[in-house]
Formats: sequence, structure tokens, C-alpha cells
Amino acid sequence: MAPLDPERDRAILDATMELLSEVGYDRMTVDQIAKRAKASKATIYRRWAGKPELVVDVICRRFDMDAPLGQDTGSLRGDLAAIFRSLCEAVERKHTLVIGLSSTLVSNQELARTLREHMQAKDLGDVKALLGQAVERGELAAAVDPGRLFAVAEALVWHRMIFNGPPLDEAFVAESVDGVLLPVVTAWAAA
Amino acid sequence: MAPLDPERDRAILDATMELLSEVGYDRMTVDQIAKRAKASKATIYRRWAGKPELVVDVICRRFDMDAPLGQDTGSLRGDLAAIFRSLCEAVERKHTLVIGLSSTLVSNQELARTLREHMQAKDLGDVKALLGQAVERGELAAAVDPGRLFAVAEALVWHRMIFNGPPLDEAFVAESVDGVLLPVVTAWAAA
Amino acid sequence: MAPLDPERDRAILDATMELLSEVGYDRMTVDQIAKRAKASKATIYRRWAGKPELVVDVICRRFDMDAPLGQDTGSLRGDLAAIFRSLCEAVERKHTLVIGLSSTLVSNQELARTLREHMQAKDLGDVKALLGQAVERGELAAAVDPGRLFAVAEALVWHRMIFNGPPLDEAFVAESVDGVLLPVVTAWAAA
Amino acid sequence: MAPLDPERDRAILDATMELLSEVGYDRMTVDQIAKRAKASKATIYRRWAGKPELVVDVICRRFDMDAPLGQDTGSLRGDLAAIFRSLCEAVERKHTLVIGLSSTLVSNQELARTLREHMQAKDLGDVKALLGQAVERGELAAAVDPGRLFAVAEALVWHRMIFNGPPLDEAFVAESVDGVLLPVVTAWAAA
DNA sequence: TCATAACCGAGACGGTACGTCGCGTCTTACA
DNA sequence: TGTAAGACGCGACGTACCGTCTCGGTTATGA
Repeated sequence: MAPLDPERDRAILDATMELLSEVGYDRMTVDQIAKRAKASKATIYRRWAGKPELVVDVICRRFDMDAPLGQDTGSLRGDLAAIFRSLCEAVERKHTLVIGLSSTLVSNQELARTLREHMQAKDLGDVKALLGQAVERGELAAAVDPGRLFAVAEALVWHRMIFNGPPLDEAFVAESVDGVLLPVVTAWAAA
Repeated sequence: MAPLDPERDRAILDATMELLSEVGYDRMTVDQIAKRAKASKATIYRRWAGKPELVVDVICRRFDMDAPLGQDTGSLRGDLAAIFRSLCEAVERKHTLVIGLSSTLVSNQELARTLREHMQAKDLGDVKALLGQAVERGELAAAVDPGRLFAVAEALVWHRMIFNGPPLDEAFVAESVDGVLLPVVTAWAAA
Repeated sequence: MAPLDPERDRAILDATMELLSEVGYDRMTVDQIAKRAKASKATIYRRWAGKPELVVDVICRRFDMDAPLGQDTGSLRGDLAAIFRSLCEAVERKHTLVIGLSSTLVSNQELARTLREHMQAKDLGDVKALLGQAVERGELAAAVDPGRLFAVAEALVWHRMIFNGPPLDEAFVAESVDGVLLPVVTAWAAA
Repeated sequence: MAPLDPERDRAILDATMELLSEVGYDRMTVDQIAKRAKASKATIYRRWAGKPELVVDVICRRFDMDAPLGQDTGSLRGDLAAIFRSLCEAVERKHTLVIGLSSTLVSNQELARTLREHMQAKDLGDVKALLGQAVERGELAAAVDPGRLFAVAEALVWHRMIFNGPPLDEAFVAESVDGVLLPVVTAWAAA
């Protein structure tokens, strides 16, 4: 057992994940994590330098698990709405974690960068596919950069989440898709 | 001296402002604030309900001090760029403070709303003016909601700040104005 | 309340005293003390550097409270037995405290000396009186040093307590008085 | 190598001995012992039930190394003084260890008895011999119990050590032998 | 000769207590 | 009455030590 037992890693990360969702970052206690993971605090602190680092690790490892978010609905607007709705759900699930970390991120650029890297990643395949289908259907004049579009969508969702808070309802989806994403993507394709 | 001495308000707010910039929200202590302001903690807690509320107040009061951000540049694009650039600067100056607060904002919608109200306050007059001038110049088919536009701009800036970090350079301004703000505002005016 | 509240001192010292008697030094916890004294650990650590120092303080303050131990029984043997029995009881009450401290005493000569000073003190008035009465009754040829006699008695009691442990029964009293104290005091008087 | 390697015993006991002298019982750590002995904690706990037991064992083994303490000086007083002086030296060498153990001894009578058995072991032969010689020389009326006498001597030495601290000088030896041991042993022989 | 078994070092583990720190409340003395 | 000073209860933090355990590696018999 000399090397740190990966089984304990998992138990601790799981417990942390659960507690983050249940009580939030601030009210989550290291003792609670230890108790729920049937671990001791020493075991936790042997792996992570502190509570923020542990939570960052949780987020990093869990962020790639997103279910695929694209569904072919037959129209560009429908596809965009689907993907935007799915993004809302993902953010709504994780915003407690990320928000709770933000103050740490400011003072620890290392962690911030690591976290950012794990927050982007994939999904873009789906976005690219739906944009391609829109071109085929004649809804778009040309292909556009899926990453650039996704970034705008992400910006809208996080902004809403941070400044207005949950919930992210259907009206917000409609407003965002019709008011921003469709105009923007249309303009890009026309350029 | 019966009413709360406004001189103490200022000293406390100043001390808080300084410390926020120096050590960040988490590492800033109420005792530190009291000591630097040569005040007692009682004096602080007689005015604000707690550390987050105090900091929100700091931000609210400082946000109104923004230099006017609209300059008539003669073109819609120029005006939008100017206002966007000014927003970037404001966020760049304050992002440490706001980021440090975000975890509180999520769990305290009251504060979040208050903060948001103070963050847009005066800006909208300028935005509305520049949009009006664009209509007069024939660059826009109709007036559009300045708040809605400002929200999109804000989303882009904060997203960039949180996910990519500083700095916010001129390329980002151009990309945002040409790629998002102009298409969006044109679409809205055409609707 | 600015200076350390003496009322809290008392509550903490009392709680410590009780717990020492109930569970002993090793099993006594600072949290237990705090809880029983309805105090916080911070309040305790603001006054004492640590658990050993607190307990030494308890002993120092409580050690002088010994009830007078001499009763005139009409014979030297009876008086010696009474005083020896009373010493046994005192030691039996305090041995947990003193024993529990001994390892600390070794590494902290300062504390050790302080403790020693508080462990001797008075009582000798009673011992002197009974020895005087014995001279008057003709049981002793001359007066003897009460301190020297008390030291021998103390040695016997502590030795028994440390090496054999409790209880200190009547057989031990008889053996000590008849086998050591009486021969010794007789020899001293005859010299 | 099936039986527990005696070489490891020695290394561990030596390390324990050194550390006891250097930092005292409380601040001595099992991990420290293991590291200094280049052993693992498992190896230690395979041999001893715990830290106190290990230390008791250290003392027990070192106590038997005492140089023989009886020397025939030709007189009872001289013999008693010699043996008492030798006891003083032994205690002075070991008092740090024994003092450090006393709290354990109180709560663990088993260990206390074991320790006590090892502490008197061989000595009594010498004591018995010197008492016998005194009878032969006509200095004593009858044989007396050597264990009982040794217990009194031990009590005096430990009491002095605990309550007055080192050093144990020649004045103390004279006072003890002439003031206590001789009167006591004479009284016992006359009974 | 090789396998079986016991030892060994290393060090992770659960648990418990420690002593520290920060928040928000409260009390006192002064102006 | 408002203020400066600072003690207080509370509770989380991160550390240290104990005694147990699991892991490979090595040595020493006995099949």
C-alpha cells in the first residue's frame, strides 16, 4: 500500500463531489469529507495541500464527463437551442463548484489555468456538426468557427449565472439563441 | 456625534479597498480592516452586516466613479469600441474584487442584485445616447434596448477575464465589436 | 471586559480540576475542558500556553487548600497515625494530577520548581504541635524537627503511591508509623 | 531469520535510550525511534505493546547493569551508606526515565509491578548480606527484612529527587543513613 | 534447489487531540 | 450615544502522533 492508494483518492473525491453539491463550498468541511469517505484528515492532507486544491482537482477530473450535447432537430435554431440548453444544464450543475473556487483562482493563477484547460475541451465536435448540417440545409451561407460560437454561448450562460443566478429558464434560452447566437452566426457566415 | 460618523465610513471603505487589492478577498480579515482604519470591529458591524456586504458596498460606491465611457467618435463601430474598451478597463481594474465576491453572490441573491444594479447604473445613459446617434446617422434601422446590449458586452468581457485571464487587448475588442456587438445590434434594429 | 475576565479563569480552572479527577491527565481533552467551562479553546489558550501549563496552574492554586490534619488522640502513636492517614488521603486525591505532570516536570524545570514550592508549605504547625504534646506527655525525650519528620512521611507515601499504586490502606499506615516514623522520631529525640 | 532478530532489539532499545535522554518521554516519538534505529514501526510493535512498554523494557534491562552495590566496609553504618550512595547514583542516572514513566505506571499496575521487580532484583542479595554481617558483628540484635529496608531507602531517594531535584549530595546520604536507616533497622532488630 | 514462511523497511491508513485563526457578538471605558 | 480596544463563543483549519495494516524484498530453512 506504500504508494497512495488510488481507492482512497476516489472515495475522497466522490465524497467531496457530493458535499459540494449538497452544501456548497463554504459550508463544506474537511471533516465532513473525511467522515463521508471513511478516511482520516491526514489521508486527505497527504494528497492535497488544502481544501481549495482538493476541490479544484474534483472539478478537473469531473469536467470531462459531460454527456454529448448535440441533437439533430432539423433546424439551425433548434440545434442551437438544444446545445445552449445543454450548456445551461452543465453550468447549472457545476456553477457552485466553480463559483466557490473563484476567489482561490484569483490568487492562484496556476490552478486557474489548470481549471480553465479542463473547462473547455471537447463538445466542439457536436457544435461543428450542427453548423455543418445548417450549411447543408442552406440555413447558413458558409461554415463558421464552432469554438468561437461556443465561447459566446458560454459567456452568456456564465454571465447570467454569476450576475442573475439560477434558474436558467427557457425564456433565457430563447432570448439568447434568437437575440445573439443566430444573428452572430448568420453574420459570420455572410462575411 | 450621535449619528454614525461618516468620516469612519470613509476610513473603513478606504481600508477595505486597499486590502482587497493587496491580499484579495479571502485573505483579507475584518480585524485587518479595523486596524488599518483605526476603527473597532464594532464600528464596522454597526454599519454592515458582514464582510461580504461591506465589500459589496465598496464596489458599489467605487463603480459609480467611472469616468464617463461614451465618446462620440462619429461611427457606431467607433462608439461601440470605445464603450467596450472602457468596460474592459473597468473590469480589469475591478475583477479581483468581483471575482472574490462571486461565491457570496451565488448564495446571496440579494447582494447579487444590489451589486448588479450598481454596476450598470449610469453607464446606460451613454450607451443609449450612442445608439440614438447611430439611428440619427442612419447606421441603425431603429432604436434598440441599451441594457440588453450592455449585458452582452459585459458577458463577453467577464467570460474572457474568468476563462482566459488578463490582459484584455485590442484584438479582443475588435473581435468582440465586429464579431458580436455589431451583428447583434444590427439584427435587433432590423427586427 | 477588556482585561481577561477572571470569572472565565475560575470556570476553566474548576472544569480542569474536575476532569483531572474524573479521567486523569492523559485522557483529559482541552475540548472537554472548554465545553465543561462553557468556554472556547481560544479563551483557554489566551491564558495558558498549553495543557500542561494549565494543569500546573490548577495544582498550584489548589494545593494550599488542605484541611488541617492534626487531631489530638492522646498518644504519640495515635497522633502520628492520624497525620499520616490524612497525608495518605491528600496524596491519594492529588496523585493523579502530580503523576500526570511528572513527564512535563522533567523537561520543564521552571514548572517543576514552582510546583514543588506549592507542594510543601504549611501543615507543619500541626505536626509541631503533636510532637510538642508528646514531649509533654513524656513520650519523647526532646523536641524534634517537624519538617524532617514530615519529609520522611511524605517520602513513604509517595513511594508507595508511585511504585505500588493505590489504595493506601490501614495496614500501610500501621506499618509506616510503627516501623519507621516512631523509631525515627524516638531516635531523634534521644540524640 | 524466523525468530525476531535480536540485533533489531538492541538497535531499538539503544535508540530509545538515547532519545529518552535527549528529549524526554513525552516528546519522544515512536517514529523517531524507528528512524534512528533504522527500523520500521511494525518491527517495534511486533516486540512491544506500545511506547510505555518499550520504555519500561529499556529501564529494566539497564537496571540490571548496575555495578554491585554492596561493599564490606566493616561497619553497618558504612555498609548502609555505601549501598545508599549507590542507590542515589542509580536513581540520578535514571530518574529522567522513571519520572517520565510515572504517569503510565499509575494507570498500568502491571507495568509498575514489572518495573519494580526489575528495580530491586539483584540488589537485595547485597543488602541481605550486609545485614547478616552486621548481625555477626553484633551490631544488630537480629536479622531484618532486607526488602523492607531497601523500600525505605528507595522512598527517601525518590522523594528527594522528585521534590527537591538533583543533586543528591553526601549530606543527604549522611542525613538519611544516620537519621532514618540506622534507627529503623535497629528498631526492627530489637523487636 | 527451490519454495515456503517468517522477518524486515517503508510508509499509508483511521483516529484523536492539538493549537491556531477568523468571524461576528458583546462589554468596558472614554469622549 | 458613538467609538476604540479587545475578550469572548463558535467552529473550521491544518498538523502531529499513535497503533494497525499492507506491501515488496530478503534471508534461512526443509522438502
